Amino acid sequence: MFSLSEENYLKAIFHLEKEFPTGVSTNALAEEMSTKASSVTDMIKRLSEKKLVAYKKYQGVKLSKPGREAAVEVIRKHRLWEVFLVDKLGFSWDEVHEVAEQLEHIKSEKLIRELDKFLGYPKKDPHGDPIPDAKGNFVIADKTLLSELNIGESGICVGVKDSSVEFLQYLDKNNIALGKEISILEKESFDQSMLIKMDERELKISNVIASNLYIKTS
Amino acid sequence: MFSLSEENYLKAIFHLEKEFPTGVSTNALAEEMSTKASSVTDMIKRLSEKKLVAYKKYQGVKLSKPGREAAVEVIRKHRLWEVFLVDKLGFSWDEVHEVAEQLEHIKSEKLIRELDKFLGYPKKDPHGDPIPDAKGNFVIADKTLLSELNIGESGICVGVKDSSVEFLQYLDKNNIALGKEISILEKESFDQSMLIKMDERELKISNVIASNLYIKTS
DNA sequence: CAATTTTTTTAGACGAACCTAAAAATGGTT
DNA sequence: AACCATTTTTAGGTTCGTCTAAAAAAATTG
Repeated sequence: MFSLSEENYLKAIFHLEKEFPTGVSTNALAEEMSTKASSVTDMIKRLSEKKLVAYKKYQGVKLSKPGREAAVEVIRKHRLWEVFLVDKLGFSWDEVHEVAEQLEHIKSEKLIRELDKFLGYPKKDPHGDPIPDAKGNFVIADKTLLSELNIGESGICVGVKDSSVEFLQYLDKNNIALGKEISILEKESFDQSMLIKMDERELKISNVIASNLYIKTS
Repeated sequence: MFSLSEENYLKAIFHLEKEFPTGVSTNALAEEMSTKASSVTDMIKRLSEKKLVAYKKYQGVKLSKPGREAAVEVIRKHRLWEVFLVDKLGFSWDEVHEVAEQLEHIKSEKLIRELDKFLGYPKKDPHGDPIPDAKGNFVIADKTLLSELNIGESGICVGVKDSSVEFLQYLDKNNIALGKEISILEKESFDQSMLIKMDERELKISNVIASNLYIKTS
């Protein structure tokens, strides 16, 4: 059984491994965890003694197999609870993260198994992220950043990269939601901003927005 | 905001105040919390500094108004989660306590408000205990211990005093459940065991059982 | 390639919540 | 009123997860 803190570190390392596949640095982890590098070094040592990460001084960390499994389990719980909050309790997608951060640490195999069943074995959370199954398997859907598309191309909005409250509320305000079809009408070469078409409407969006929206092109 | 440990102490004091209305002793609290008296003294001092309890050395503790409110809120959450687990996830009444002990500490007003609504504003938890409403109000239903009834009397089973896994499973095994009508056929004066009638069936139960079952007599 | 900057680790401390062992207060009994 | 058993508190120590400040290693750069 892992402590709340250990679980949070494992999860953070898991997420950072995408960006730093060769090893997650102490500083990157400190940033992600909103803590100090020295605290990270301490925790890394504990995780390393428990064989949850591979660690050599000054070399950064990587998850071990059991470490990755633990991280995936926490992520599975987080995302299932997000679905619960949105589908069953009427939360909006910008309200779920904070609460799911707490719920993801509840320890009960039966709870999460039954919750999964109750929700109808969902494959995606409210932000479009995949939910690992009970065995920890999940598919990384093929998706592109909207910012990568060229004029004339189009696709379906399938996820967000940034899931901060601010970004999600911006999307709500502009009626951008998962499942919507978006096509590129114009692209400004100077600032990469684009004019898109959605719901028979034209919309101007900045590159910051476009590079945080995932699109599935058919 | 209170720590997990603080919440557990407040809850324990609340429950013990029923039995010890003049003040909860350090030892009683240590027993309830499965910890040592010295640890209790430590915590009591912290709670006292935060004005959550009234405490004078060697005199035991009593909850203050804010302390009682905090305790009731935790109990409200605990019992709502128990209803969720039984009604929505198919847990049995002997499986819910442990998980609810964790869930009761999740901090989110909206969560508990929406959960309450989702469950249909239940008034009782799976063990028949009353669920405080959002303002902390709840009624103490009039109920008697089965052991208090005399031959010829009868009533409806409305709650359990002991809600340990062992006791609850004993009840399940004997088809004793909330809502069932029970009448006393015989009572053995030597050991207070009784013969009861339930579902057109006769059943012999010991005094230990009878003094942990709440009955509502009409 | 030597110097400087950045990153990482170590050393020492702290608060929360627990422990053991010992001291102090309380309350009951003669 | 004095003694004794019990209860409660104090004193001092432990672990977890954090911190600051300083030292050490690694990376960058003139």
